[in-house]
Amino acid sequence: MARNAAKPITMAAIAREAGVARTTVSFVLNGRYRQHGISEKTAEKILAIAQRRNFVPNETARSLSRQRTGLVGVFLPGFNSHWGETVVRGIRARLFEDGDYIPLIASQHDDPDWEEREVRVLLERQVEAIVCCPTVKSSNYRRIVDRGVPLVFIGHRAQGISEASFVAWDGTHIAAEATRYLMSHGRKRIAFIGRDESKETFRERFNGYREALKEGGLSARRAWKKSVPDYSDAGPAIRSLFAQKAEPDAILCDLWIQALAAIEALDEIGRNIPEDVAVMALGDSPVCAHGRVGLTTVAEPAEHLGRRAAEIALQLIRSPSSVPVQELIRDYELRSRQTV
Amino acid sequence: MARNAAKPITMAAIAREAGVARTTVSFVLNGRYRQHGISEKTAEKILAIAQRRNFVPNETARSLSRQRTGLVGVFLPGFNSHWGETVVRGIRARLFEDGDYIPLIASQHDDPDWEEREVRVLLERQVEAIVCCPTVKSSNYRRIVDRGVPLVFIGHRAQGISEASFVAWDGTHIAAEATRYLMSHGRKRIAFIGRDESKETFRERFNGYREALKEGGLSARRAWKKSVPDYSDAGPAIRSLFAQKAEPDAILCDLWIQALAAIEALDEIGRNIPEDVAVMALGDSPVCAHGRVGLTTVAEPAEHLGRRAAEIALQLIRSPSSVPVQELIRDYELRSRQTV
DNA sequence: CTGTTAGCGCCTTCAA
DNA sequence: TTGAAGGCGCTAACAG
Repeated sequence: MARNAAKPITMAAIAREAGVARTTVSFVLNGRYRQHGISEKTAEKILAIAQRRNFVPNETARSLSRQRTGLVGVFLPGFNSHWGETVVRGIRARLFEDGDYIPLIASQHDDPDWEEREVRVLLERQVEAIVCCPTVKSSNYRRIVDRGVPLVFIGHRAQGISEASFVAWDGTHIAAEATRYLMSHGRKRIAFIGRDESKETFRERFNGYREALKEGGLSARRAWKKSVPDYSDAGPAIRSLFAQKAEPDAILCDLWIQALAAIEALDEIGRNIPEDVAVMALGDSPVCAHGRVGLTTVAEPAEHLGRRAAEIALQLIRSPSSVPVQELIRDYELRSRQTV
Repeated sequence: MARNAAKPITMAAIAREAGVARTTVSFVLNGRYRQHGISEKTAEKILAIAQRRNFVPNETARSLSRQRTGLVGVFLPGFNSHWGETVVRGIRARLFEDGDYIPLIASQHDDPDWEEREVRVLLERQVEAIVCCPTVKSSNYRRIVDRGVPLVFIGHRAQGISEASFVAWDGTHIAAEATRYLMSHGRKRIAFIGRDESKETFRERFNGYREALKEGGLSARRAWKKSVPDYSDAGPAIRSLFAQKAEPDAILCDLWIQALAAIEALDEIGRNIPEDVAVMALGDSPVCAHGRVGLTTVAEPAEHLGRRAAEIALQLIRSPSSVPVQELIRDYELRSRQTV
């Protein structure tokens, strides 16, 4: 059982015990004592005491004094996806390398009060920058920017905010690549399923798909473009696609989770994959690799995006006045499995 | 672009602007001004200024002054599982309700240096309690306890640390329940696959399985107990199980991810599920529900575990001297799908 | 080589 | 009803 916390030892106490000034202790414990000409002997004595008394520097006090907390706010939706975890891993790893910063992770949420509170908390805790998903409410976005806290969007570029930094996966490019892949496998009637037609991300990806089709001498039929807001239920969209006389011979999904739902729906209506119809998704997760599923995907380098976002955040912290950093990542990995 | 942060306004500045003392501002902004007999008028004036100047309290300063940070350290492996996310959601939700605390999330890691650093960071940031997985290295466990920081293990009870608080899913109970379920479906030759035979969690669950078998007049054959350290590859274990003359007619897996791998392996060696052999797992994830998989599971109330862990952490913060809280959660949800 | 002094922004006791 | 003063633990400019 936790024994009652004896009050943790402070630098002042160490100074007293060693018979030196607090400054000396501070310099020694921060390893900068040589530059201040403190004798090895004194240093050793201080280090010994610190060790013996199990000294742990109080980062709260240090933050207050230095006027910097070493905190980078991370604000992602729910954290419920493989994507989110992977991004966070990248951010954490990058900050870790830097040594001076750690992530303070908040979670976006449908409830506006929740989201507002999370932003308030990040601000009160004096995060030095924030990495967040463009799904953040614009009022919250403003609160961050107004405070002068550097902000980096991750995953997609933010809609209608041209002056913000971001690191995004190049939707147009990867949708085009996926479409080309399908065409190269002989598919000619390719449908596109995305989440929300009104979103910029949908449009970007749809455009990539359309351009690639055009390149290949095909064209995008309106009837083969579907948006599925409740992405776990692609059933209706699939059924309506296959109620048409000209059935698609391939389906390109915006999200792997939609593709999984599409596969279920296709199984139900008795279409064979990939013989009758190929299925492919933008984005990947371990599920897709399961032998029973074998979904062919274009995988997003999510960890890399996280790393870059962290890097940009650090850069903006160091020079807040610098121009926004906007990066479209075109890398992807085509994971060819059984559905194409 | 972030305009260069004008220095954020402080209480002192507000006091100056309002022509009152800092104390007054503090009382007003913390909503306790009535008890101190401060006039509504003064209060309004102060609130107006704060609003106009976009005042955000500096939680770092507040923490230092109050000698409490409102931080609860959360220390889970990798964060790479559905389980971890769900637990964190529970913790966050519970802390949110309480209002005064937020989680500071660190991540466990195979690399000992990494893990050690994470613990150091949590301690330096003065977290008031830590919720963590029992997989933490014992040296790090000691550092936490020695500092007097209350610790709550989550998921499993810690091995060989009888005096620590924990909230764990009752492995013996749920393994028994799962086994009973399999028996009630006519299965008589049930194999058990777990991750690491040397771990207490394996033993607990195995015991539950064995007891239930005994109850049902069956017995656990040594040859039907397998441990699969690399849990994403159950292939060898499955093949060796099905190389025996007496093939199992059911497989109970410690982890859903093992069960998924087992399904793949069974597909490969041409056994039909569930006709030849049933598959069932302890623990659930959305993947298991996919139509192509349909894995029957016993789902862990992971969010609830998170909530309880947070609750216990808060309680230990409030009365650090209290007896360790040890809770075995027996709840589960049987998700009957197609593999049984 | 070491110590003095003055903060960082907020809270809180005590006095007026 | 308000204000003065000291302190939380650490940093840093400046003397000596």
